[in-house]
Amino acid sequence: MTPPRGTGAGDRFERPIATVDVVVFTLDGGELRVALYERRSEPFVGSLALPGGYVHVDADADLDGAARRVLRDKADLRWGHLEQLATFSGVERDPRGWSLSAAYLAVVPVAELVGAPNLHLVSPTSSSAGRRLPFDHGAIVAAGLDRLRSKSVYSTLPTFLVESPFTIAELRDVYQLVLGVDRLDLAGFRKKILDVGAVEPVAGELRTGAHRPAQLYRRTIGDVAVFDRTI
Amino acid sequence: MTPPRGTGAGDRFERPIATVDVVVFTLDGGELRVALYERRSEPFVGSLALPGGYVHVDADADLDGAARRVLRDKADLRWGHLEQLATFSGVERDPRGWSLSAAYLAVVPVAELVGAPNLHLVSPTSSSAGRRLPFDHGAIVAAGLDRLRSKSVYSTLPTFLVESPFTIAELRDVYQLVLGVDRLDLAGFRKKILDVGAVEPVAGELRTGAHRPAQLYRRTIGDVAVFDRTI
DNA sequence: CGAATAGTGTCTATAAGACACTATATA
DNA sequence: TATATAGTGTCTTATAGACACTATTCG
Repeated sequence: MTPPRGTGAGDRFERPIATVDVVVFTLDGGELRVALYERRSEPFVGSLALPGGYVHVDADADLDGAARRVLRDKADLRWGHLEQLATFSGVERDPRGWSLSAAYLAVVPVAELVGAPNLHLVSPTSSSAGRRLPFDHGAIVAAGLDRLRSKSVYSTLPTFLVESPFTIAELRDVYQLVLGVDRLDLAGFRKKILDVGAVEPVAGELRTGAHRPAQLYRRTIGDVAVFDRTI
Repeated sequence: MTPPRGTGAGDRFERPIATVDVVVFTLDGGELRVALYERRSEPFVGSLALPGGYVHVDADADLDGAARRVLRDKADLRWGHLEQLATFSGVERDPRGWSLSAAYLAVVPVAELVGAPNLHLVSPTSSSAGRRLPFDHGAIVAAGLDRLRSKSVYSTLPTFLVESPFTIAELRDVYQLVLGVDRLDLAGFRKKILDVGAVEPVAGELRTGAHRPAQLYRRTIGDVAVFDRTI
């Protein structure tokens, strides 16, 4: 067995490296994007990777807090949907040794990511498939994309991708983009979204074009709402 | 910042305690039960708690491996459904210090748990609500129960609670127990279960009673199958 | 007024739930 | 033959998807 190490708390086992990594999704230029940043420290200096870092036992109350701190420090991000995704682990995934990473999923409007230097918005499919990401970040991005897509089928999670206010048709386009479907019927979509009560009209406001203006809406609740069936 | 500690791998941060805990569900005496064992070491010696333990960086390939090792050593369990649940963390949850626990959900027939001394099968509702479990194991059990119930609505996860072979009516009763519903229509249930193809008849075998005997079935696949809609 | 999109209402095809009906065992 | 459960088939009802129709703007 491993000799006593670490913190002197009394346990006899060598502790694994503990980090958090966040898959931040947003919508930019009409495409789904994941936020990567250029690493400043070893290993993989200079590579694009997920925003992440060590758990700070003296600064973080828990893993959620660590994820929020990482988003604040590395992406200047203070608002958005955040949920735990899964924990990735193993002796192989980090050259520094046995490590585990609590992966989080964040979904934010692109405006929340302005002012973050060093941050690159890339296609999640090219970054997990084509591009080689360090560690197992390719697998983490893939897991994040899976979660985003599967939850989008039965919840209002995609509303966090857009800035308020938005029109029902714009929101429909976001669902189509995320789910990869062609022509979601706007009438049925409107019923679903309004019935679930996650969205409310912004009083009196409209938007212009060469046709009838559309009512603008915003999220009513800070949380994700769930449909009875599917979208 | 924290001075250098731990493993000498070069990182500058004190590492949190890393453990795994497994919520093992089974069916015993017609009731849903969670497997707890009496702790042999500090803290909370003598208390009933979830089977769990430190991650062994020299023995475990990853967290899944750690969970399987814990199940083997503490519950003599070598077969069943196992999936990662969530990772619980914080400075408060363990008196030894800042810790994180990768929680797993296991679903097994009760026969797999025989021969495990020291193991107690208790009601998950009484154990998370009434009874006080050490650490945050009450919350972990509640999360496990949530996952089991929510997945049972749209998957064949409950088939792992029963020993093969079983009848469709027996399986229906298991779904009713887990979901807490009254009278699931047997005809509709049969269609759903057989259509999804997760279960196959055991050739020629029947079962007796004061009435028409029932066909026996077993799981065809080692994995959980998912329905189009709900059960 | 034509074109384009917003928004509402309705019709229909489908599927789930209820349940009728048949099958097969024991007592 | 009565009864109890297994298993199949059908009818009804709820609903999602398609789409018709109205509304409202600009050029």
